[in-house]
Amino acid sequence: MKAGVVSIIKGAIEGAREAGAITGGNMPEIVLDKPKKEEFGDFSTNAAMLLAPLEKKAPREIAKAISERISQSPYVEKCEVAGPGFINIFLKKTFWLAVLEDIIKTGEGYGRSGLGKGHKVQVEFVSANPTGPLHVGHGRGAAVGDALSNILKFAGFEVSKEYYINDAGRQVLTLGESVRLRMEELSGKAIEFPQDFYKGEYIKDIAADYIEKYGSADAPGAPRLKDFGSSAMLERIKSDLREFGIEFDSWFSERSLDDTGMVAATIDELKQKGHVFESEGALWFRTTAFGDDKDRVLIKADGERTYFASDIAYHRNKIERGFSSIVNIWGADHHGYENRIRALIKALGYDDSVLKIIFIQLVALLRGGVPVAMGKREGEFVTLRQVMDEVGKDACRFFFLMRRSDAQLDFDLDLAKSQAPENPVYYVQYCHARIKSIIAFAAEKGSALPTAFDAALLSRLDQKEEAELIRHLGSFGEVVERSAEAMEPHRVTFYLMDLAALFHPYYNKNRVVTDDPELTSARLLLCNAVATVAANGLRLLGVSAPEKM
RNA sequence: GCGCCUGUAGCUCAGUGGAUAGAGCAUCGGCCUCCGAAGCCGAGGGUCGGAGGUUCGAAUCCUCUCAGGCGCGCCA
Repeated sequence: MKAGVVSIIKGAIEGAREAGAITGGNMPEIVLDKPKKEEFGDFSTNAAMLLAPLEKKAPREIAKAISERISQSPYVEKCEVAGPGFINIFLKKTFWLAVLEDIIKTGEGYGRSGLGKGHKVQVEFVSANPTGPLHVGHGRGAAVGDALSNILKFAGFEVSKEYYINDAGRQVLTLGESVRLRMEELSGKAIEFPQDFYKGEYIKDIAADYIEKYGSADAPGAPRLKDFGSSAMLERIKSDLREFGIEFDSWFSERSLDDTGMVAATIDELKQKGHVFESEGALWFRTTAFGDDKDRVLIKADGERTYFASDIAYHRNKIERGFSSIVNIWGADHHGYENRIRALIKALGYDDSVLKIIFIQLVALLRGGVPVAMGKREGEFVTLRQVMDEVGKDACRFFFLMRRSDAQLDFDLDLAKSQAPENPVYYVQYCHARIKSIIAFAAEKGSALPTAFDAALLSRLDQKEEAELIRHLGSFGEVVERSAEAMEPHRVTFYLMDLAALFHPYYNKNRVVTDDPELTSARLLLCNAVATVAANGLRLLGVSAPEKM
């Protein structure tokens, strides 16, 4: 659609040049806007204003020459010059009906694009340590990562979703020790919990489980506590994610990096390339040579590798798997690590633009307008499961996607639960359910939803609101593309709220099912197209599109 | 001190360098004998944190500055 208009404009500029109205050989990049006001047309371009300084002519003069030629296109109703030199293009209605034709024909594939050209993208997200349950912050990352993956796929990328499991190192050992202590407690011993141990109730569950299965940690054949504990936690995480509607393509174990020698191999490669040095008994990676603000330790003086060492091995492995783009979704408190990972990529001789890091800002839960206490020190995180149980999966995911990732999010639990129009998730879902209900009502009255596109029938749609709706439906594909390019899933959320905000007033003002069978059919088709696009958008977000609610 | 993110209506936020800066919530006033009122209509509300600069044009780009959040371990 947009491409067609761009070529019309390019043709008009060429025509103006041949006629001598434009003398230079420059072709500006054609930028098409969807104007905010309908009096500015269906599309608007600033091409003449970009040409003006090159041509040394008044922008309006150039715009006039171009606009006259655009008007001659058979698809164009009229074309006007406005303001400082905008060219406003009004398309013929038949051009817009092609949008409905496209929706009817492609259905749940409407909005799909080939932008990604099948390029392989890896999205790594959540990756919470298997030492405790997922909290709401992880939930936001999960919602963003999953929606982004859906959007990238829809835009033509080949996406692989991965979860990196931190199953090596001290944290897992501490988890094992925490379980051991709880087991002792269960056997009647008085215990004292060290400060850095995991104290949550879930540790008791794991301890009780262990005792039930093996009796004690010394029993023959009993697994190590850290292994038992971390795999129990991981199972719990997996089931939370499944309930949240998220399936990963792969689960990558940190421990496997040690077992297969990848950490050692990565350090060797850095050594060979001369980026490693020894100092004070430790082995360092000279990340400052690649833009980091200080050098980083790979192997500590006590001989143990750092977390960073496994992290660089992991990123080396990701790159060597041949993704054209790797995306990390991290909590905003990790932004300090970005430069050292980029340093690694550069040190290995790759272009670090393959890496995109999306930082997820904090979530503040509100109840009754005041923040829910989330004492970090006590480890009293509100879990994802608690929120999901309280407000439901759909509201939960939708709310996580209502803001840009790098903006803090106030999550109003009361609002998310409320069945009132001010709740945005219901506002959008209601739009879908309402349409399905109208279609059912029409069928009862003997007006079935037409199954095929019919231009003559659809030309009965002559209301201003109908044109606006169709125009918005027609921009869905671009929203998906821009959302994929910018890696900003919230754009789809806003698109859907706008769509619903166009539909509801239309519905209130115009009757769909009337005595006029043609008009009824035409409006049913339009309504169904709205429902189709709403469902497609909601599906990208991982939110259901209910038929009834 | 250095680095990253954020400052837009009372609140929460949208806004690929374009036209008179937009939503939602909250406030106030209306709309169901009629397709789903989980909806609609109307009203008020702004020095886009501030100051310079680039540009025909800046909320958007650059510099400085103020305010808030986060990060700056041989922790994970």
